[in-house]
Amino acid sequence: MSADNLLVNYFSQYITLSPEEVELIQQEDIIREYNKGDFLLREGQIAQTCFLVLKGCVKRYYLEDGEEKIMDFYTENDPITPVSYAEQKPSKYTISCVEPSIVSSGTTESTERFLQKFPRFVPIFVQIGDQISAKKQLSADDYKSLSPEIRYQKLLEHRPALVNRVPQYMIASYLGIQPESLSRIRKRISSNQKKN
Amino acid sequence: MSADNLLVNYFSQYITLSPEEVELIQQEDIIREYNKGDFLLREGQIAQTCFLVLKGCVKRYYLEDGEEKIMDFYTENDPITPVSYAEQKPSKYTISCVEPSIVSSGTTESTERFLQKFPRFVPIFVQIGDQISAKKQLSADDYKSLSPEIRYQKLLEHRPALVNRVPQYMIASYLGIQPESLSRIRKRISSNQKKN
DNA sequence: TTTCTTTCTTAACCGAGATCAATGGACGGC
DNA sequence: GCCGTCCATTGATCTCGGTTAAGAAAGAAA
Repeated sequence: MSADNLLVNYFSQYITLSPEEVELIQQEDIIREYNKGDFLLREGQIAQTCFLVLKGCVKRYYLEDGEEKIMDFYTENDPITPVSYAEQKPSKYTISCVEPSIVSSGTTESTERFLQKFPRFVPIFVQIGDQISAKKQLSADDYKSLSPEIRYQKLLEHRPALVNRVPQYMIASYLGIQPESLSRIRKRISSNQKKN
Repeated sequence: MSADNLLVNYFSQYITLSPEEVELIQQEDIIREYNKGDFLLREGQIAQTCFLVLKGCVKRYYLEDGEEKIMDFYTENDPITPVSYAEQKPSKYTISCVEPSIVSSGTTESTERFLQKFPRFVPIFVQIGDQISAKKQLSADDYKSLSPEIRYQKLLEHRPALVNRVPQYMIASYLGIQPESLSRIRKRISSNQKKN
């Protein structure tokens, strides 16, 4: 599927597009393809745009003692609004591609231009904005009160595909533990399942 | 000091008030006094207002297996914008007073009425809004990468008064550990200090 | 295929926090 | 005053994740 069609698909989740609208969307030049390891935003930079992951997988992390502390993964149709973009301050986080990815990016201005062209889309953008706050991943609450093992089981429930698509050592970082510990947790879980 | 004057004091941090303005603020009837244990917001309720703690100490927590998991403390001049207020959904959290407290509360409408009366205050409210996001307490980052002992030392640095004003078992809950563990951490720290 | 690298698993040991239980101190009500 | 409740401390024991080190497994490159 072409990159342009991915954006058409994205909107089609929310709204039925006329052929003219499809045409116009495909003419918008706001989509880029990235290789594994490419950066959407580096630590210290000020984000110039927001992102929408159309295909692939992207991670947001920061470095501590040379170690990546992964805060979030973004996959198909996940929007990314960097704090650095909202605040216009240098980013604490780096955002980079875990897989080859196709990502649409937009500024406030380009979004406004887009919405002037497609006023029908305004309610959709509002809806998406709500999603962002609602679809919080592991929160501070979880880290405070849940053990790593429970956090992993929650992740298996809520984002099973993710576990099968990114390396385990990244999942471990996301859970805030060492790869060895995740390995033990997986073993513990599978041996418990055998018992039942 | 009277409750009304506390609100005058609060604004005086940011702006010099004319006697007329002081008069008008004191006429605003948006301040209430609470006893220790009183609730500002209960779990399941939809928040009707935001709050500003003028005096005293307030905690935000949720219950898990009958245990209070404290997420935040608010003391003098801390504003509280409940998620439940923003989303107009039943609150996951309870907000209640750790000490006898004096709290000002306001809705979007009452704030707008207030700002129409005092247009000079608009930039102050913007400034306060920025503070809210900036003055984040222990974040998900901290819980992911820091040990409870380090978290406690950070708390001692950043909010030393808090540790001396709320019971230790609440501090423990806020740090995500058991009271016994906090006791041991304190012992460890003080014995290390003696060595140096 | 073979080789090299990256990732995952396993084992042994250590330390920190959880849990259970007992003790002692502080404070309020009687 | 005394008693009872709540809270902080301490000890013993247990569990889990961290650390170190080694080896197995899976891919990528030759």
